[in-house]
Amino acid sequence: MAIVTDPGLSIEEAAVRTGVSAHTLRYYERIGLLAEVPRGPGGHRRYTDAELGAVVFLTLLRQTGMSIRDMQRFVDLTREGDHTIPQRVEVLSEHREQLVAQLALLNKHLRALDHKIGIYRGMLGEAEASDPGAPTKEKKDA
Amino acid sequence: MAIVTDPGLSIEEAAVRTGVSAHTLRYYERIGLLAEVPRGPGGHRRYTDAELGAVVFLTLLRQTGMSIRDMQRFVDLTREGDHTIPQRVEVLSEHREQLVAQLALLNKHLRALDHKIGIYRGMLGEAEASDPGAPTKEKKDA
DNA sequence: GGTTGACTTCGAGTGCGCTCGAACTTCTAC
DNA sequence: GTAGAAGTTCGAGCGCACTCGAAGTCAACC
Repeated sequence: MAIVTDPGLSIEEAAVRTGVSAHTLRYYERIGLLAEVPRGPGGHRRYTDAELGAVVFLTLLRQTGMSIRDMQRFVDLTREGDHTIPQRVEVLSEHREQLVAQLALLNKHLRALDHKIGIYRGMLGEAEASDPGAPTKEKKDA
Repeated sequence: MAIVTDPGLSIEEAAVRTGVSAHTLRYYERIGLLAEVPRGPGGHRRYTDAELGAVVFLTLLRQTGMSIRDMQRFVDLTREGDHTIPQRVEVLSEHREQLVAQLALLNKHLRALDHKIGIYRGMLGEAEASDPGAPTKEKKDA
């Protein structure tokens, strides 16, 4: 590997890159979700690939419904060292199962939603037939 | 259709049936998500199929990420009469698109999560080879 | 008809996950 | 060197979606 003096990104650059606001990046660090981010000479944070990767993974956990509290527990495990890997696998596997269940539920809801929309569309079609004043073409936007 | 004097369900029975707490059922009614639920002679709510169906649909909307505020707007449309059906189709279709996007994101996250778990499992396998004390069989439960 | 438990209203409280603001410091560009 | 943008800490505030509690009323069963 090449030796590079990775200068890292400023907090705002990191925010843009990860899609997480600067406020939230500081908040995550404050509550221990993110280990201490390296600082430049003046005390400003510098986000390297390591931090950015961590943020991306945290974002995955959040977006898949893990609570901040549970994320903290998971991060604590990682800090305890390699001997907690079995527990981490356990936690992630359990979370994976919840995610699969969530996907199943959402897919079911999607089908129900399609059904409902279909019913409404059917009502529109009938209304059209019995109502000469009704619009024939699809509504474009709100 | 047979004439039945549908006595309906008590609020607690409705709660069990729909998976929504009695507190929340009253809350939904209070904020106008649920039209006035019919009452028995003593003023207690009686939930009929109409109300239960409405609750189920509201639950679908909530679980697929619609805000209470947006649900209120949708419900207001239904109260305005059949001429709002095009708008309702529009709202539901837009919500459907968000749901599809959400599903795509969650599926992506599921794959990433599987990848991460795989990496951890790989680390476990290696540790096992160099650590005679490590368990050989899969961990079953927490 | 009495007791026990479920129901009523209404306002207040809770937990979560940010999000903001003030007061100050540092960096960047000219 | 200086102006203005971007960074810092810290506590407080916010919006959401419930959730609870008090004080009273009603229903169901013995």
